[in-house]
Amino acid sequence: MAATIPPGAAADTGRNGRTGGLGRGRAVADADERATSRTLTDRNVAALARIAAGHAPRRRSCDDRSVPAVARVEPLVTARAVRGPFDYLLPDGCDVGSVVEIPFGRQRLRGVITELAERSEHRLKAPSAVLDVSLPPELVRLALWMADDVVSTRARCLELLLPPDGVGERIRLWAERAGEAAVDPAADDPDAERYPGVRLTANQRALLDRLPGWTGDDLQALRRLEGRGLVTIEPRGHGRRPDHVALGAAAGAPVLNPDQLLAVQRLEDALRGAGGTPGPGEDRFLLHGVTGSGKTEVYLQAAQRALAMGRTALVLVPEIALTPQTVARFRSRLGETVAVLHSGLSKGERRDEWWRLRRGEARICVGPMSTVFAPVSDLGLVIVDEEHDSAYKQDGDPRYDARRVAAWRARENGAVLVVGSATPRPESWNALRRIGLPRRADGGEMPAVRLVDVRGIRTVLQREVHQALTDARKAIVLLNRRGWATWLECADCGHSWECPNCDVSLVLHRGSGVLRCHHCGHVEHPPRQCPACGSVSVGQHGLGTEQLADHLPGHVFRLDADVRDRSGVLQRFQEADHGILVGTQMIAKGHDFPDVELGVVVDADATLRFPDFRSQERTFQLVAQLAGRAGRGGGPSGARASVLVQTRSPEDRALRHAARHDAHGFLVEELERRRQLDYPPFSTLVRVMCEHEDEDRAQAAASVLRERMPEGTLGPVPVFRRQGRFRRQLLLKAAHRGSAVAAVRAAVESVVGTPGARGLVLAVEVDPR
DNA sequence: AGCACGCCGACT
DNA sequence: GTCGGCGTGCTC
Ligand SMILES: [Zn+2]
Ligand SMILES: [Zn+2]
Repeated sequence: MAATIPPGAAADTGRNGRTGGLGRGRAVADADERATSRTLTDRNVAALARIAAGHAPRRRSCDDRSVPAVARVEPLVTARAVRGPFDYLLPDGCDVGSVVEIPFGRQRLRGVITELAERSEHRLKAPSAVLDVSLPPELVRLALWMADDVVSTRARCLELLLPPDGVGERIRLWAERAGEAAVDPAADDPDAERYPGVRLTANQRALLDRLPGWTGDDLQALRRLEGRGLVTIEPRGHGRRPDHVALGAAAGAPVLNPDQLLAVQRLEDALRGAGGTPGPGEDRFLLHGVTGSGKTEVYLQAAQRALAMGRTALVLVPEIALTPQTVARFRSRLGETVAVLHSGLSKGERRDEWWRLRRGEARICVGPMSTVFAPVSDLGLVIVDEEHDSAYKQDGDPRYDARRVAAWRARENGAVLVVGSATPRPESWNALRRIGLPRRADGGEMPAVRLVDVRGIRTVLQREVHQALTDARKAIVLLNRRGWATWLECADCGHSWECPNCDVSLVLHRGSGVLRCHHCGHVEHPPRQCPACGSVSVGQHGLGTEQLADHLPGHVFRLDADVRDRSGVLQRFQEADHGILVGTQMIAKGHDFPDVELGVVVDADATLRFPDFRSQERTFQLVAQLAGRAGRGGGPSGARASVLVQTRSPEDRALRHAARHDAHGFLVEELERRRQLDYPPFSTLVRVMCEHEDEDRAQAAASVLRERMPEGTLGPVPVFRRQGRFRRQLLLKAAHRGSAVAAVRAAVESVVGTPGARGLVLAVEVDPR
């Protein structure tokens, strides 16, 4: 029986997800599978004997060729110490991508079959069950590639691709009319007698009229009708669907402007050609469009065309917060075929959306990060919106970059890749074919950006900036520091307040009345006097958003990570007739405010002076994004909106380009600078952080590691202590990504396994932020 | 990860 | 003497 199942038959198709997800598989030794499992077991015994004799276990396929009988399984555990894969007997009908339950030591674990083999040098056990869920082979390849690419483990990457464990299908009772009530002859004619010849009360008649449907409070009444044979009731899977904000009636396609038309045309041509053999980079595009230029409409129409060609699409947005609005737009045009995946969904919702995609019931997935792992087949289009956003980098263990994964999936499936931004990354500008949307869809003007020199200015806001804020009806003010004061210092002896776990100063939060560490969450009471000298004059330094909000004139709205009801603040500001929105980075993301007439960057130097080769890029993005958010139409007078940038480096290249809205000029120069300095994208940086509670051991481990890393590795460089662990950093700048990553992986693994590595935390980051 | 095995300090 | 600390190694 097993011999007739061709390899790939089971794992390659989305099997019925209906009998439940993980954990509810068919147990190999279970009741109605008994016959199958018995033959399996008998054959296993024989197979074991042959393996012991040095032969490969053989199975006969219909065309009499030998087929693999060994499954190489990656047990799903997080530990780095488990170095798979492990060999098991291949159960009937399984293939690469099948998910099995395996005996592993004395535990039972889930595992994914990542490879088949004909023989094994081990004594093999059989998996104890085959689960209903399986991964398409493409996603197995993705996990294996990703594990190497980001120096993580295969198991951790595989786990990312699977639906959540421990939730099954939701089962509810479904009722239908039956017997004499099966057909309602009066369905078309409201005056005719209903259910003729059947004795019914008015209540029962109403009950029958609402069927078919799910049972509820009326189950008892329905059961009585079931008893008379007028109704059937049976358990059925009742999929959970995430809530979606409605966006009115299904909307038609708006008229595109010429730029948009051209963009859609180019993507359509690429879609037509995709799947063939386009040249390198032929089907990878950068949609470079200013804020409000109508990028989303281009995405939508491209997705529509991909669907029409029988292919599927992924649409990535940077954050969960931006998902609902995008989903709503796609849904209002494309309907039920739009699924959504993100970590904010309940386990059940995620499971059900995963299966809708796996079975092909949904053919588009919209959302952040995890959407890039959607189990669709026939992928035709991958869209990454706001591609410059660093939220696309995961900062947990598989430190993957969703943009890189998106590019991999597009390449692997012959799909078209489209990344969009008003402020693209130099890497994308350099590598992708550019499509421009240079005009705002509403024809509005870009705001005037002015650099304000604050050298020698002792106040927080320069006089004109303060005046502009007083005059403006609505304004947004950006400052990238949370809290009231970022550090405290005794005026008499210079004592400062630092975190006991980290080598950083504690931040005063006045609203919550605490000193807080922004790196580990440590909290303590603010001092009344200096513990070193007893002085009561404690100076507050470093202005944060909380204090800034207090200084500003008029009605102030504050938005940062410390604010509890963030969407409420946004909404109130949006609806307000006048006021100032103050906050960190997050105020410049996503939502735009058409009636804001002034944007202010309080301290552009904070970003600019950050010691990192990307600081210029980030500064340009910060200013340009704020300019994009601020007013389309300007004030009530229709005056042009403006952006004021406070800086002590008004000659800075990034700032000057941003002030002229000249992304092109900035990117050309920035790329040239990076080429000369050998920075990405012309090289790859690999950073290894060694952390240990004991400083000497952190240092020693880093030194040993450095010896095993490729030539030219810099370090160990001490980095400030965090969460009680001393840190040492190694940095490698390499010309060739693949070999550098492989070498670092080997070095790290050689150190992780050795004695003396106890308590050592190693984090590898390729192309760190 | 989870679990057993094993080798040293200190407690019934 | 043995109880238990965790350092080490193994799981197909
Ligand atoms: Zn003091
Ligand atoms: Zn801390």
